[in-house]
Amino acid sequence: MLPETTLLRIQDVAADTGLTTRAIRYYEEIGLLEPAARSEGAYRLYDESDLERLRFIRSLRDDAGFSLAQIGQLLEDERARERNRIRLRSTTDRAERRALLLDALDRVDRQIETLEHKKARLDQMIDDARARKAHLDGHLAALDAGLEPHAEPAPVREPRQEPGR
Amino acid sequence: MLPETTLLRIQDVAADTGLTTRAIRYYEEIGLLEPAARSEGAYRLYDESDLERLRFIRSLRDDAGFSLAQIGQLLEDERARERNRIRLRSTTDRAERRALLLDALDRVDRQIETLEHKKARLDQMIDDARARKAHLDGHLAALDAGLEPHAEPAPVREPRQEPGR
DNA sequence: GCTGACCTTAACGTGAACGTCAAGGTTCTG
DNA sequence: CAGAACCTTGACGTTCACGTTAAGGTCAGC
Repeated sequence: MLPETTLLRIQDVAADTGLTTRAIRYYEEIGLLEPAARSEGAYRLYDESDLERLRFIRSLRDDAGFSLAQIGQLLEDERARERNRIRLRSTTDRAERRALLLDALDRVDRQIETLEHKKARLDQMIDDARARKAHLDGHLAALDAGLEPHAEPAPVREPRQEPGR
Repeated sequence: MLPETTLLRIQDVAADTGLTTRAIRYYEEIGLLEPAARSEGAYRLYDESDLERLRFIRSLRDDAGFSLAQIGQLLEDERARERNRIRLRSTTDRAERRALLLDALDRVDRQIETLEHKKARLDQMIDDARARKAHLDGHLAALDAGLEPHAEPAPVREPRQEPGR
């Protein structure tokens, strides 16, 4: 039984991933991925792992907001991991195994640091938004409870009527 | 005592915020902020709140990875909040107060949702990276403990000597 | 009041990330 | 073996987010 892993043409891949065919070709142009195969007439043919990779790229782009250059770096690190894994299997030299592992650890640490930094900023923004929401909720509850909180605390005398529109 | 809040010229603002003067002018062009004042000779003059706003914009751009259009939307929501707050102070009509608060809540909820979605994706990526790191750490520990984990599971016969560099 | 360092607007240039033809080759279906 | 529907490789166009002159006005110190 041959695997015969149902290869898809670019348009189907586009429909499946939510990318455009142009974007997919562009990602190939800049080295983010190669189609699993080409047909006799040079049609690009993609397998399931290609789809996963493209979905991953799209998520990094849309959800995480990385540039394609950054994505390329992340994927490059991933490829380096793969290469390391292969070399690891093929050597028994303790020193070399150690070096490969340390190199891989270094890459992962850098990735984590990048992501953590981004996350920290997001967390802070979410906290701010939640605080604003809580504040609003409080006012609304007070209003519904019948007590206007501080309807007009200090009679603001004429907000200076700025000429702005 | 007049406030006289030490206004800065654009170059100083640039140095302080880590942006370029061009970027700051561009942000004004697309409506992200207006300098607090202009000098007699039309020099842009910025106050402390302008600096905060610019630092916020930069953080959203660099750390969170938002486009300037998205940032504009977030800041627009913020301005809407301000306007709502002012209207809230100036009205005593229960129904209107309620409507304004509900509108503000809606905006905040949308902001939170956007940010949460981004964060969720980042969290997943961080988890993945941590898992890889743990895996590597395990291998390294095993190696240092003297036991080669699975040195050569299957005797890989000649890695095919790829012509790579 | 005159440099020199700073600022203004206006305009064109640039790299990233694609969109959009154009001119032709390929695959499938009847 | 047509014809439609898809694909290919160019190649040029577009939007975003600025960079970079160009041509002049402003401000601070001497």
